[in-house]
Amino acid sequence: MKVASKFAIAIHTLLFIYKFDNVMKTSSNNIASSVGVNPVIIREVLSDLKNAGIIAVKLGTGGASLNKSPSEITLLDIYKATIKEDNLFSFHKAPNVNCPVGKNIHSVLDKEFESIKNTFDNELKNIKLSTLTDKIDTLC
Amino acid sequence: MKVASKFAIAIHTLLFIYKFDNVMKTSSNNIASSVGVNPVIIREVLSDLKNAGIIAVKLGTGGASLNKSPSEITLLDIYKATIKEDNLFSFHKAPNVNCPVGKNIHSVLDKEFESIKNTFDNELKNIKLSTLTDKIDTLC
DNA sequence: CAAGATGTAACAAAAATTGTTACAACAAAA
DNA sequence: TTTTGTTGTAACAATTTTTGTTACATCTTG
Repeated sequence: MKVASKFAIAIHTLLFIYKFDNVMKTSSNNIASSVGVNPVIIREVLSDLKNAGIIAVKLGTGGASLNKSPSEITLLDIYKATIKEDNLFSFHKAPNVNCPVGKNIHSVLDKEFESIKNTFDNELKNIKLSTLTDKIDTLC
Repeated sequence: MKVASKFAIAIHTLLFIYKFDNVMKTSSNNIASSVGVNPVIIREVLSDLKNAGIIAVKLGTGGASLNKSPSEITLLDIYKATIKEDNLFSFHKAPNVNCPVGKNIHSVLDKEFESIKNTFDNELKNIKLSTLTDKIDTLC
């Protein structure tokens, strides 16, 4: 019942790029050593963020940079970019359709789960990356 | 990033009890055959719900019944009863503390994640089991 | 061409979730 | 009191998901 840590890693990655783009090469290796995971994980995250238009990654020479200002990037953008299987709620897969409850449980729950998911998404949309870069800036 | 299916199973279980308490024995076996999982899973869920004061379970003779009316049971009650590790967001566990970003990532993200979680909880709290029993009643 | 990156596939390892078996403890009915 | 059917749990097995690693083709610039 968790948001895969890829989401937190992606945020960490973006903050790293924000902070160090003009200081050192923002390569997957350097980011990986800040995040504490294998560089391949970072390359996947970078790839996701790139496909979502959030960053640009230089092939060959290496390095990543923000494509938009932090105030134009929301946590929902990052979430959608990195978490593709975003069905927050798991479901038992074999309810008994011969039982009235089993037959209808899915249709009854789907709507509620969807509405909760919408609220969740809205909350993410209302938090900008700039909120986080501001915090980082005050701390270092 | 998922809520374990135990949550959906618990809701299914409660709806089953609501619907069939006076019709058949609401034993773990009968519930299990409606949900489509092993009876032991149901017994665990029943145990969770019982500990939370949501239902009563008869030892020996068997069967479960609601302890409160559906309008007094919220989805948050059910969620808390069944999902104990409710840290919605995962975190990479070894950020590099020698990097300014790695050092501060946790404190920066924690607050945001907590606020999202609060919104999530509130949404769950606003949905009563009676909303679901009403729907089930119209469907069967 | 050499050096150092990214992009991915393929696979390995670890962790979390789910399923199963087994059995003690229990309550009611025969 | 014995039988029957049940809950409560522990222990373990199986499965699925997540995370980590290796390997290598491809790319860009010097």
